Amino acid sequence: MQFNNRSPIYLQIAQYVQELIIGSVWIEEERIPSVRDMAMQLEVNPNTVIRTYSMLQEEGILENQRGIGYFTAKGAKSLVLKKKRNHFIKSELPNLFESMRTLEISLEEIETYFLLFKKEHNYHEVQS
Amino acid sequence: MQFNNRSPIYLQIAQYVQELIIGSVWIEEERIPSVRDMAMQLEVNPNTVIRTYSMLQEEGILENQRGIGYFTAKGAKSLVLKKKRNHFIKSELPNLFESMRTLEISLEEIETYFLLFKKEHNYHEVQS
Amino acid sequence: MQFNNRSPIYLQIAQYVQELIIGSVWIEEERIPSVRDMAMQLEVNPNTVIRTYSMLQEEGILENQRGIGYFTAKGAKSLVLKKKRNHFIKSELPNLFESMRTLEISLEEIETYFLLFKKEHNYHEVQS
Amino acid sequence: MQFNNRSPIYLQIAQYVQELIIGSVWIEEERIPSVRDMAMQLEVNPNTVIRTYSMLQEEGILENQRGIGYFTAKGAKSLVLKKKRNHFIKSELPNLFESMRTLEISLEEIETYFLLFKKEHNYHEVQS
DNA sequence: GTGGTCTAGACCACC
DNA sequence: GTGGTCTAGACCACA
Repeated sequence: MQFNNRSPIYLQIAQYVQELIIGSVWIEEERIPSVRDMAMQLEVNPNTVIRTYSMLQEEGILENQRGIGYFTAKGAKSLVLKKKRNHFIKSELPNLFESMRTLEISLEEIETYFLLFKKEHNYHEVQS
Repeated sequence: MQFNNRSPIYLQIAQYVQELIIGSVWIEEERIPSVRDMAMQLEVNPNTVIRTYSMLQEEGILENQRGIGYFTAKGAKSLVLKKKRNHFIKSELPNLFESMRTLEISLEEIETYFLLFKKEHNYHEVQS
Repeated sequence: MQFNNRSPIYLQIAQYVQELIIGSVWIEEERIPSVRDMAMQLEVNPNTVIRTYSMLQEEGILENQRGIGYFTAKGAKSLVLKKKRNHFIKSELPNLFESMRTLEISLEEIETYFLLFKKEHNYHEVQS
Repeated sequence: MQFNNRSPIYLQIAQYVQELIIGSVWIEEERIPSVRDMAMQLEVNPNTVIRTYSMLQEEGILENQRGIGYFTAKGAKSLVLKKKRNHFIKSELPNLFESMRTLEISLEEIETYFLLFKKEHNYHEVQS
């Protein structure tokens, strides 16, 4: 995994972990890699992983069984989705709209870019 | 002006300055408040303002006349807009689309929120 | 290291750092002394060193790994050489020629001084 | 006259004044424009011109007759030339050679640029 | 341990 | 008056 310098590494790892949970790569209530393993795999200081894990634990996404290791919490996936959704609605969208206003960009333009993005990323909307 | 703890003060001031330029509160090629005045007004250390001003000078948004003071550069407004636009396209939009993908949110939903936002903020798109 | 009063200390340090890179005293992609160490060694305030380092980082000569320290960037040496070369051609040479014109000094005279300089400084041109 | 931001304005004016003297635009022992006139003409603060004049007076290039104005000193032209020549030999040339050494540039290359410069600036060496 | 930000205050060159 | 540099020292986030 590659890290950038724009945000703390422990947050980038948290992001990554949440993607694993959303993508069901990490199954709920199952044990996840130990701090050491994770640190080795990510080529990162163990303290950094500890920080990520304990932050996610505070948020109720991970759980810690002393002496055994970390586990994904029950309902972790939906919790992550809910938090992300909330953040999206409450923070990302307003910022977006604010930018659109100052830059005088219409939703139609956004759509153009969106189609482009979908093509480039081979992303087909799920029919719900 | 109020500062938050999410980013350095000098960057928040830079943001504020650019808004003043975009909003034509600071006219192009006109003198802007001296470092000391600005520092006093913002209740901040002069060094902090210097940092903001000289950063914006490097970006070509401000200019400096020795012993006289800082001025907004020629073409500052369009430069700021261009930079913001670029950041929007290159960074904000991809993030948005990424979130939409993981959260399975469609553009139609975005539109709903957008209409809501426009109503709440009394924002009517300019007809071009 | 001794500093003169003709230019800011942080620029003189930048000059010094670039010489270390050109001279391969600091190897590419290797860690360089921490801000505090450098400050101690140069008998200078850490803030001054920070200023130098972060300036060189913006120029792409140094890089920063969060919480670990500064490193010379990949390709730093050639970058520094390129910048110096550019400055030489664009700025130093025209100034030289301008002086030669007003002082009516010919290139032949320059050569005489050059031979003298090489003798005094034990400097033999590399045969390429 | 245009000023750049790389050196103090009063020095740039001094440079300009010395060129006028070398070029015999200002004749020796004749009165030169008053501080006010010069400041007006250059669109500059009178204090700045004062600084230039008094600096050149200290160097013996200008002279001041109280209540009348400034004059070019007797022998001003040759004095300026001597100082320039001295600075050239003692400072500019060594710097040039030092740069040539680190950048591994030969005198032959310099000559190429010199020919180019002469062509561009319509400059033909005086046969002495 | 690392760097980054901010403050208070001094001092300087310049206009 | 203007900005610019530097110091000393505090405090913080991060690895």
